[in-house]
Amino acid sequence: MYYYHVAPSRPFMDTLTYESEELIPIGCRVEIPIGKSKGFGFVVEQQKVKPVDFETRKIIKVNGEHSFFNKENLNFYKWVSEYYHYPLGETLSLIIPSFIPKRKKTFEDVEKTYVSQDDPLVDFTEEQKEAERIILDPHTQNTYSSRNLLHGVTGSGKTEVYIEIAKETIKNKRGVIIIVPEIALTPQLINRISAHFKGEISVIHSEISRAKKYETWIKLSGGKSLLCIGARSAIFSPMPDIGLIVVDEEQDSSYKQDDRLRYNARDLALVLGKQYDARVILSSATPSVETYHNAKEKKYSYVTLRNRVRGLCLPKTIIVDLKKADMVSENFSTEMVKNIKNALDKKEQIILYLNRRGYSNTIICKACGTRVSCPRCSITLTEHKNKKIMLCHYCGFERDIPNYCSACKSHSLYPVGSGTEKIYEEIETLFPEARIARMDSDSIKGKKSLGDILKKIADKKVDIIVGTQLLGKGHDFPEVTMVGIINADVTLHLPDFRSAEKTFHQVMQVSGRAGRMCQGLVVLQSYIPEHFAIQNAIKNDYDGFYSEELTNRKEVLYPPFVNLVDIKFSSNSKDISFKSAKLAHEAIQKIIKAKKMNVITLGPTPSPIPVINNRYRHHIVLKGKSRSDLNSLLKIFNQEYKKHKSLRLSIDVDPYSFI
DNA sequence: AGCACGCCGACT
DNA sequence: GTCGGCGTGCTC
Repeated sequence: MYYYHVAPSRPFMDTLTYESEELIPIGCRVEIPIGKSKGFGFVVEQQKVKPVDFETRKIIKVNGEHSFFNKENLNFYKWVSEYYHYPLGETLSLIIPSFIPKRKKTFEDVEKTYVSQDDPLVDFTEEQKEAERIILDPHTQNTYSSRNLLHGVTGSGKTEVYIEIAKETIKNKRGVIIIVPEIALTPQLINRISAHFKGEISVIHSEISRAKKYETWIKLSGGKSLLCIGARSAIFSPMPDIGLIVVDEEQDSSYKQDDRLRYNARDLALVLGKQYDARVILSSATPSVETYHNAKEKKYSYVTLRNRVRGLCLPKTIIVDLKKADMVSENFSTEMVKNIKNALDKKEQIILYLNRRGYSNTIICKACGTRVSCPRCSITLTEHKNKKIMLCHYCGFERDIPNYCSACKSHSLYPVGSGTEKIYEEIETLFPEARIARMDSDSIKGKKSLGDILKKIADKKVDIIVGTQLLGKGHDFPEVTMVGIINADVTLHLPDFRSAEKTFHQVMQVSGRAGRMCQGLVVLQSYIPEHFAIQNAIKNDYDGFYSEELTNRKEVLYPPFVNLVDIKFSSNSKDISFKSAKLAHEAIQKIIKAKKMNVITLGPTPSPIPVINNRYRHHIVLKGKSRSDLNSLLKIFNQEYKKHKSLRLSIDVDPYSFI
C-alpha cells in the first residue's frame, strides 16, 4: 500500500493523506472522498509508512494519464501559495488545466523547439550588441542568477535583444518563458519570433481553449517545447528546466491578478529565475519605480538602449492649460482643434487619447444635484449612449438612460465627466468629413474586432483613432503623426499611491505613438499641467520623474521603502464586515506585539468603494520593512482568525488596487 | 467549500 | 417536548 499527500481543491491550507495500491507519480490529479462528499486534488508527496494519528481513505481514481508537474515545479507553486497566502490545492487548481480530454493522445512525435536554420540575420546596432553582451556576460552578473532591467525607448530594439538571448538559451537546451501584458499582444510577438525558431512554440493565456491548454501543458512538462509565450499565467509553465524569463513592459499593472490568487507575474519571474538559476530580463520603455529602484541599488544589472533603431526622433509637445484655455466644444480647445485640422489637411493619422470608457461618468440633475448611481454599489453609473444604457463598471448593473430625475422629477439632466464615446461624438461634429474609429475595451469585444480595427488603421482607412490606454500597449501605428491627450488628469486623482506613476507611464506611452515620424506632435490638455508627472513625461525625463516620485514615496512610506499587504473584508452585513475587520485588526496588533515585529497597521476603514454588489467592504493595510515578518504575521493570523460564515476575507500581498 | 453537530428560542 | 435557526469545527 502507498500513501499520498493530496492538496485538495478546497480552502484549507493543509494537505490530506490518502492510500492507494497503485503507484501514482507526483503531479497527478486524483478523485478523493472528503467527508461525506467527493472532490479533486493533486498528489504532492508520497509516503511509505502508514500514518498513525488517523485512518486513511482510498483514492477513488487517478484522473487522466499524465502528471501535471514535477517536484521542481511544485516547489515554485508551493512558494506562490505560501507567499500569497492562498491554499495550495486551490492554487494548483487555478494554475493547472482542469479539463482532461477523454481520448488518449501521445506526444512522442512532437518536434522539440530549436533555433531555425534559416534564421534571419539580425542587423544589430552597437548599442544592441553591447546590451546583449552585458546580459550574456557571466562576470557582470550577480551570484546566483542574472537579473536585468532592459530599459529602452519605444523603437530602440529591445525585442531583438531578448530574441537573441532566447536563441542562445534554446541552443543550450534550456526553456524560455516570455510574458506580455495583454493577450492581444501575443499574436504579434509570435509573428516576430517564429522566423527564428522551428518546432513547438507554446502559447498560454486564458483565452486558449481548454483542450489546447491541456495539450500545451503536457508538451511543456514533457520537455517537448522549450519556448512558452503568453500573458501572466504563462509564468506557471511546467517546464523541466528554465534558462530565461522575459517580462515585456514590466511596469504594466496587468501582471497583477486582482482576484483569488493575487499574484504578480513580474515578481514571480524573479523568484522563478532564482530557483532555476535562469536569466531574467525585465524589459520596459518606462520601468516601474520599484524595478528602477532595484536596478539603482545594483540588485539588477541595468542595460539601457538610448537610441531608436531607425534614428527616429521625439515628438514636439504643446501644452494646453484647461483652466484658461479657449474651448471650441466641451473637451476640445482651440489649440487642439487647430492641430487636428492641420494633420487632417496633410492626410496624416491622429490619435485622441482619454482614459475613460463610456459616454459620461454619470448623469447629474441640475435642479437638485442628484446623480444616477448604482443601487447595488456606492458608485455612480457610467452612461453608455451607444448601447442606450447606464452601466455599473463594478458589478455590471444595467438600466435605461433616465429622462427625468428620480429624486425631484426635474427634466434638466446633464452628463458629467466625458468618456471616449463623448469624444467620438464631439470630434464627429467638429470634423464631419473625417473617418473615425474608436478603440477601447467596449468597442473591441470579440476576438476579431481588434485585428479588424488595426487593419483599417494600417490601410489608412481611418483618420482619427479615439481610444483609452489600450492604444498605448505595444500596437504600432506607423502613420500617426499627432497625438491629442484630451485630459491627462483622469488617472491623477485616483485614491492610489501609484496614481502619479500611472499618469506618467500613460502620457509617455501614448506620446510615443506620435514619435514614429520626425514631425510628430503631442497636444496635451490638463487642468494641472504643472504636475511633476505631466511635466517630466512631456520632457521625456525618466530620471526626473523617478527621483521626485521616490522622495514622495519615502515621505509617506510606500513601496519601494516598505512592503504592503491589503486585507480585504466583505459581507452583506455592514456590521459583520466592520466588526470582523476590527477583530482581525486587534488579533494582528497582538501578534505584532508578541513577536516584536516591525509592522505598521492602518485601519480598519471602509474600502474606497464601500459597497459593491450589495456587499459592504472594509480593509486593513499593513506596512512592513521585512517581507518575512509580514509573511509570518499573516500565517499566524490565518491559523488563528475565526471568520464569520458570511464574511469574505482576502489577503492581497503587494496590492495594486485598494478597492 | 460542504456537512454534521449542538445549543438556544418558539410553536403545533 | 421537538423543530429549525445558525455558529463552530472537521475533513486524511
